[in-house]
This record gives sequence, structure tokens and C-alpha cells, in this order.
Amino acid sequence: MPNNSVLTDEPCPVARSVDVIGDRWSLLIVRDAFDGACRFGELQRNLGVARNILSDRLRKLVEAGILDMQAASDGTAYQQYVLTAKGESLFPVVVALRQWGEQHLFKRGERHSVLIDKRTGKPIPLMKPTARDGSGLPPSATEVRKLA
Amino acid sequence: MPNNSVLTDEPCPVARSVDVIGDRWSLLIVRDAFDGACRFGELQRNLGVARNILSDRLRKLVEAGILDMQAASDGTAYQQYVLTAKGESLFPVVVALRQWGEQHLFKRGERHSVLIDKRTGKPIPLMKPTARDGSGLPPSATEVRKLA
DNA sequence: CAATCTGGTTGCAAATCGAAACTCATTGAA
DNA sequence: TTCAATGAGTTTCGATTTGCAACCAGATTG
Repeated sequence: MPNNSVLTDEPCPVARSVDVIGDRWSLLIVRDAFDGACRFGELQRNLGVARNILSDRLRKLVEAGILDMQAASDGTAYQQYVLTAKGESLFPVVVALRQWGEQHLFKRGERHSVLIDKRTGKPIPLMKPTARDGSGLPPSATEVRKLA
Repeated sequence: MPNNSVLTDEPCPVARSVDVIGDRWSLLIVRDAFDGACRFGELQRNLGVARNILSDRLRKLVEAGILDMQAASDGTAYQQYVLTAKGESLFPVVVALRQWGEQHLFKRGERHSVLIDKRTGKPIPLMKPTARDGSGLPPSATEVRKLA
């Protein structure tokens, strides 16, 4: 869905972000990339996405500077897709989506995958917006200042 | 795009979340709702989305329990859409998207809207995943534990 | 009571998606 | 060395979704 962007000149960062990664597959590709998947076929199998769509999304993610296409590190002559710094910085987005899903999209008792802190082996705490002093910021304590 | 969900039985919370709000408009509707927009026409004007699409997305967001449709609070006989608790808890997702966009989708010096802490009047700090002890968690320090 | 606003629905053309077939290079096994 | 199997896409084409405009009914305003 990231196509000839109508939102690219929007002043709202949310709109621009959605324009780049707001479709069914792009974020799932990024999630898999965080999870270590980097080969075309691997992604295709994991996601079950049609090859042409995957091909298109990968190209757009590379164009957007989120993924980088490079020679495979396993010695073969194939390519691999790895997250750039820009792509890595989507981590909070993926984590936020994951945590929201965990809280609201599973029945009680239903199992789901969990993101753990490797060091402790325990699930990572709920991420949320905070003020400078560290106190939690509910939506009502914030406001969007539109550009002058 | 939230349609007859193929991902609803996925064990990955990210996949389920994307299935619910992973299309061009749903998240922008939610963003506008955080911003106080609640009437059909208001949303339509703000977003520039086709009416039938808006109608469809609103219905799905209500079905998903993210928005609630209720009598307008301004005395008229019209309806309004307001975020439920489930919808409100999308706040971190919207903020994460906003912050990513702010950092990576604007040219240097290009103006964009900003989310501010009403109390201080200053932009809110960058949100990021942390360990229990409050230290930052880069992607490499985490791991997805798939369900047994 | 006529004009206008709100909140949609309907019809249709254009764009996008998805499954399968088709390339073509690489790799592994015999 | 040969040759089947796999990897990484591209092409084709029907099905679905989107966007746009027009239409419509009920509420509200003048």
C-alpha cells in the first residue's frame, strides 16, 4: 500500500509513518527482520504472503531506507535483507503494537509469543509515554501542537 | 484492509494488531480521535478519506471495540465516535509512530506538528522499551519466545 | 417550509491484491 | 559433469478493494 504517497507532505508525523509502513505486510516484514529473518524465501514462508507482494514491499522498504539489501552472510551467492539504523529504530513501534495486541487481542488463557529480555529471561515491561520526570502521561495530559 | 481476518488466529500479537489497525486509515482515525475529533464529517474533512471508506473503517473500529458510537454530546441528535479504553490504550502505538516519523521522515528544518506535555508545554521524551531496572533495551537484547 | 448540514449508501472505474505459472541463476547430489 | 531441486524473483490474470461522485433520508436552520 505504500504507493504514490499522498501523505508525504503531511505535517503530521503519524500520517507520514503510516504512509511508509501502514499496510498489512510492511510491519510484519520488519517484525520478522527483528526476529532474524532476512532471506526472501524465509520471509515468504513465515508470512505466507504472495511472492509478488513480498517482492514489492521489500523493494519499497529498501527504497525507504528501512532495509538494506546485501550479499548473504552465509557464504552463498544470494542476497539478504537487513534492518538499517532507520529500520532498527522502528523497534518501539513494533513493541508497542505487540504489547497492545497481547493485552487486547487474546482471550484469557490463550497462548501467544512473548518478547523477553534476554538477560533476565522475563517479559519486558509495558512501554508507555512518560513525562520528563518519568511519570506516566495519559493521552489527556498531552496535546498536539500543530505547526504554526 | 481489516477484512475477513486470516491473521486472527496467529499467535503473534504484532500480526493480530496489524490485522486490526494495519491499514492506511484506521490508525489515522484513532490519531484524530486522540486529538478530539469525533464526528463523521469532522473526520472526513481532516483525513480527506472517501466517505464510504470512512464509514467502513468506523464500523470496523466499533466492531473491534476501539471506538464507541454514542449520542453527540453537543445536544444535537447526531452521533459521535469516542475512544474506548481499548482504543485509548493504543496511545503508545500512536506516539511511537509519531516519534519515528519525527526522527526519520522530515528533512532537517522541516516543520511538523509536535506532541507536547500540557503541564510543561514541552515535547514529550522519546519512548523506548526498557528493562525492569529502567535501562534501555535495544532489539539485540531481546528475543521473541514463541509459544510452546 | 425551503435550504442546508450530517451521516451515510450506491454505482462504477481504477488501482491493488493474491495465486499460480514462468524465468533464470545457484546449489546439491549422483 | 549432469541434472534435479531450490532460491529469488517476475508475469499473468481474475478477484477484491479503493476512490470518486452522485444520491438520499433525516435533522437543523433561516
